Amino acid sequence: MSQTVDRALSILPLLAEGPANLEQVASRLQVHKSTALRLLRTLHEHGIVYRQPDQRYRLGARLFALAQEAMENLDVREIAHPHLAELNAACGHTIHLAVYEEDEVLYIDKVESRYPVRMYSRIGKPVAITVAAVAKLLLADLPEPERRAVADRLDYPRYTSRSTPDAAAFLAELARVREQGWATDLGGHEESINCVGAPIRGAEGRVVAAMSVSAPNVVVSADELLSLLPRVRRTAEAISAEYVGQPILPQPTGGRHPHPRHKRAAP
Amino acid sequence: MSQTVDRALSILPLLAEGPANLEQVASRLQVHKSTALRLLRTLHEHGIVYRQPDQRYRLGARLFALAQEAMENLDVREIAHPHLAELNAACGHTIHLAVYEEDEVLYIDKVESRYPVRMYSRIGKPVAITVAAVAKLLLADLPEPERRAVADRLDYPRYTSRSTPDAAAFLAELARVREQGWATDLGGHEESINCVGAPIRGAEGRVVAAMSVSAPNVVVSADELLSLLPRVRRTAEAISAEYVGQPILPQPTGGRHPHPRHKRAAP
DNA sequence: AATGGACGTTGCAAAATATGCAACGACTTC
DNA sequence: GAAGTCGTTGCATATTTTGCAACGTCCATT
Repeated sequence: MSQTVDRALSILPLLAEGPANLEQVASRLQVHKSTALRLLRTLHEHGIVYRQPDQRYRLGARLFALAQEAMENLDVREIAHPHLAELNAACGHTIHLAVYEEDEVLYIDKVESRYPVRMYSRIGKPVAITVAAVAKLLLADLPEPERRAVADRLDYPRYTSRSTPDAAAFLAELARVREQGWATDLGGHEESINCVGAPIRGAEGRVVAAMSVSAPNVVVSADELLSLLPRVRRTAEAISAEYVGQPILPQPTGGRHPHPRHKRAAP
Repeated sequence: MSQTVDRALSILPLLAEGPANLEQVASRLQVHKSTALRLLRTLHEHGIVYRQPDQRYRLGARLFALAQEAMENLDVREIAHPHLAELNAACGHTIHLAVYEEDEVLYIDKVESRYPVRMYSRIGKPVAITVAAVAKLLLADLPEPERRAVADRLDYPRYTSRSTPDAAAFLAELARVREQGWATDLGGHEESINCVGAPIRGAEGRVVAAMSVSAPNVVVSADELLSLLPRVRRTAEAISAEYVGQPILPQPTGGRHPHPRHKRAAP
């Protein structure tokens, strides 16, 4: 919609790959050096981009700070955290909280396992959307046409022999998840890691987030992990209850809202 | 430098505070609604901004992903991590890794304490720059004029009675740190938390990152923590050695570099 | 020492682009 | 049913961005 901003923003993913100098940026943007320079300068002024001592550019500190701040302002996260911590205290395994947003599912909170063998993951990192328990829960709740459209758009990498192979299988799995109200990932991403997850529901019963417990085979068998299911579901329900129960907070910025709008930063 | 991009980027910190609707954005940007709309649309197309079901905007998934990816591309981090994990295995306390960038010091890695009482911090979050051990280490190595300039620009919040009170005291402390090659924070940020840190040096001996061990009083006394100093310094030196020792990797993008440029994403 | 080549930077004129306006449509509330 | 928000669109104006060409600088080579 806005060419200048569009070009400027196109620089970011490019720099995310690694530092680049002016000419590299210009050529990949297909603009004149001077144009790229001016865009980079603007990004620099905002701290989005940092100029290294060797003159090359890379993504800057403010980007982290922004992502950080935004994440901390998510309501679900705030409400859920103590519940997640409590569940972790009880079972000791890794707990994840995730939300869906335009073809991506990402972790917005994590409580680390107390066992030495841990699962690799990072807050802010997009999850393996075709296999993760939390992803299934979030996608299962999309309106039918969109669910189908998303499933078609996705790639289906074969992480392991038990990964979801294609869109058809995925949609079938989503139907099952939708039916039963919980989901698993049994070695679909990492051969030795299993997860059990449950949905967190908002105002009209829509799934606004999902949580899961993950543990490697070497710590507990899949069956043992599944025995945690009731507990996981209870936790998810407790979070849901608190989430919908919360009073509607007026925006601090002071604008009145004629429509009943919730602070609820859904995902 | 570029008005349009400048305006678009100004939206980000605004949305980081929490979701906002079109009019709020427009008024805070001091532009016409239609202008704000077009900027937001462009940001949306890039996934930087997300439009909630209630039509309000907030920061989007791609921003998190970008911050994530950028972080993982930092060389120091990659090299340092195993060393940090090892130190944590030995002493059990929280380990931080931080870099400096234009008036900010931020954590780029963290290994959690194995003790139940933990310190609050988050990767990506700017640290209390006037008191943190890692901040002192990083600032102490700046060239004299800039060090002075930065010290003057900073605020000196009195987190505790032992916080650095002003620029003069800070510069004196930096001189000491520079001299001795290590730094501490004894209750300067949180009354009950102490830290010991050491610098990680790059090619020409410049400090490119800093690491520290933190622990609350209730777990170990300040003296006990200080007894870890030799070990901390050895770890920092091991990281430095590996960091400078690494061969220079050619850029995958393929541009030839006439100047000897290192991949080294310093901070 | 001098030359050649890369790369970043600047002023300028041309033109493409973004801007504000006003009007419209959807929706709520009184 | 009227009044009021709020988001959206087409359009003409002019501000803003763009590409160009030339310059300066640094480094490597001869």
